[in-house]
Amino acid sequence: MKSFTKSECLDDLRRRILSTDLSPGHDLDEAGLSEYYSMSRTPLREVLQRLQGEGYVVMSENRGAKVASMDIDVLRTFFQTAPMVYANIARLACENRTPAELDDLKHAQMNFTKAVKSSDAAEAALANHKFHAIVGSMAANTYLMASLARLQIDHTRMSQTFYRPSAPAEAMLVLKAIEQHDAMIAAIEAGEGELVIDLTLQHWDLSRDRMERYVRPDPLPVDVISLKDQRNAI
Amino acid sequence: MKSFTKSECLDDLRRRILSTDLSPGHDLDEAGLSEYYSMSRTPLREVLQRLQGEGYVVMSENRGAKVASMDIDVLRTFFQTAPMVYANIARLACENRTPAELDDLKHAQMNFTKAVKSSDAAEAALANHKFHAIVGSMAANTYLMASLARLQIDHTRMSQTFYRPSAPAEAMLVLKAIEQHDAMIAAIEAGEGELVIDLTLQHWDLSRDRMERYVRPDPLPVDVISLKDQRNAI
DNA sequence: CATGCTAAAAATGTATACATATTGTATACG
DNA sequence: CGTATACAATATGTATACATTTTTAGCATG
Repeated sequence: MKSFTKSECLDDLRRRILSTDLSPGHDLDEAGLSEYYSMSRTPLREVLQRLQGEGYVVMSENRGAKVASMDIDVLRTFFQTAPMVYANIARLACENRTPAELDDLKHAQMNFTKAVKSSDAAEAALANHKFHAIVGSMAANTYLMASLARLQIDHTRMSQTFYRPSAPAEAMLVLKAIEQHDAMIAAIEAGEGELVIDLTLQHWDLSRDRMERYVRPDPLPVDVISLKDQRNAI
Repeated sequence: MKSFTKSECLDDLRRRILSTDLSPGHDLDEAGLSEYYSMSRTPLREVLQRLQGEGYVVMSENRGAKVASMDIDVLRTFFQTAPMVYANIARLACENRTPAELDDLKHAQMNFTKAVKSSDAAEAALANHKFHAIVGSMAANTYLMASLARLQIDHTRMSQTFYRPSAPAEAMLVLKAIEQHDAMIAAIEAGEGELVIDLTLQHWDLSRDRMERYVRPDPLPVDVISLKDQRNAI
């Protein structure tokens, strides 16, 4: 079995939480995880503490750690807050981006495109996460970054279905997201603040529509007769 | 020597950092702290990890923990970001405050007033911190709360001098801050969003003026002769 | 005298053993 | 049959010993 360093363990847990491989609310067993990552409980507990600080997990006294849940009331504030933070981050990124960061961003966009084309949904969601995290670091604002990081955790988890399109029309939306990324890169490189805000809000609208359908999916067909049949069949 | 529980240790370290008893950049020695709090290094390290997550300390591999520093470029973004976050938090607090939270807030204001009247500077700064943290929790927005918490760390540390007024005119400003708190409580209770935003921004202006003087104090008297004398004297 | 190397000291990182708290289960009792 | 209680099983919390890394101090060398 592969052996993990502490920071690899940290990364892997983040990935597994973001990809909902470890679903919201999932109980994190110290002994189990320390065996899985082949390290003792001491460093593993420190990793969990750190993930708590970052908002990935919640811990309670004598009751261990759980993957941060996504309650309905938190999601309400998510939709309320995200566009404001994203727009402000985008504007600041425009002002403060460095050439090295721009290269990183282009590279992240390549990875994102690649993941989408190869229909690797989890990888696409994570690549998209990375893309926007880079925009965040371009903003060079620790305070807003703290909000952004937490928004992104929930955003990435909710967007899982986004990259698993069930109809051609939905696949088109993902391609549109790629185009929007390209436009954002160009605007950030050109330092056009107003434009990047517009693009960011358009990008948000696209994502939001898709997420709202995830949170509030089409109701199941109400077909009482067949339900009765099912019940009898069991 | 007093024995500390883990959460007491956490609180105490927060207090000491906020009051700059542990100054920005100060090196945090595990062995020393574990002896001070009479607990072993294992739980103490977890406390430090957690404080890192909250932005109170920064840790680096094999090099231990330091109290988070306040560089000039971070302060720039502080002044840039604080009014926006504070104003938004205030508006949300207006919408979402519960009666219990309002009681908490009034109680915090009492403690604040008491600390100011008794000229306990560190306690006044901490009481003010608590006051605004309660407004933050009223907003019921985890995402913005993450920003607010980090802003408050630096705000409280910079405001230390605020409550140690050197002239009567400065003491007046602190009394004005108390009045502003009272007005904010009333506005939050009445649910007057626009008003509370105004009051918050006025409160911010007062605080900002004072902080800018702390960051950029009056220059020392330029007196080359006496400096030379000093040098010879050493 | 400055520079670089080496070894000792000190600090951080990890594993393990033990202590304490929680949870589950069986049994006795109303 | 439901409920309460006691005890076992399991999980988390803490202390200590050991490993590894970093820092410091001393010494040799150019």
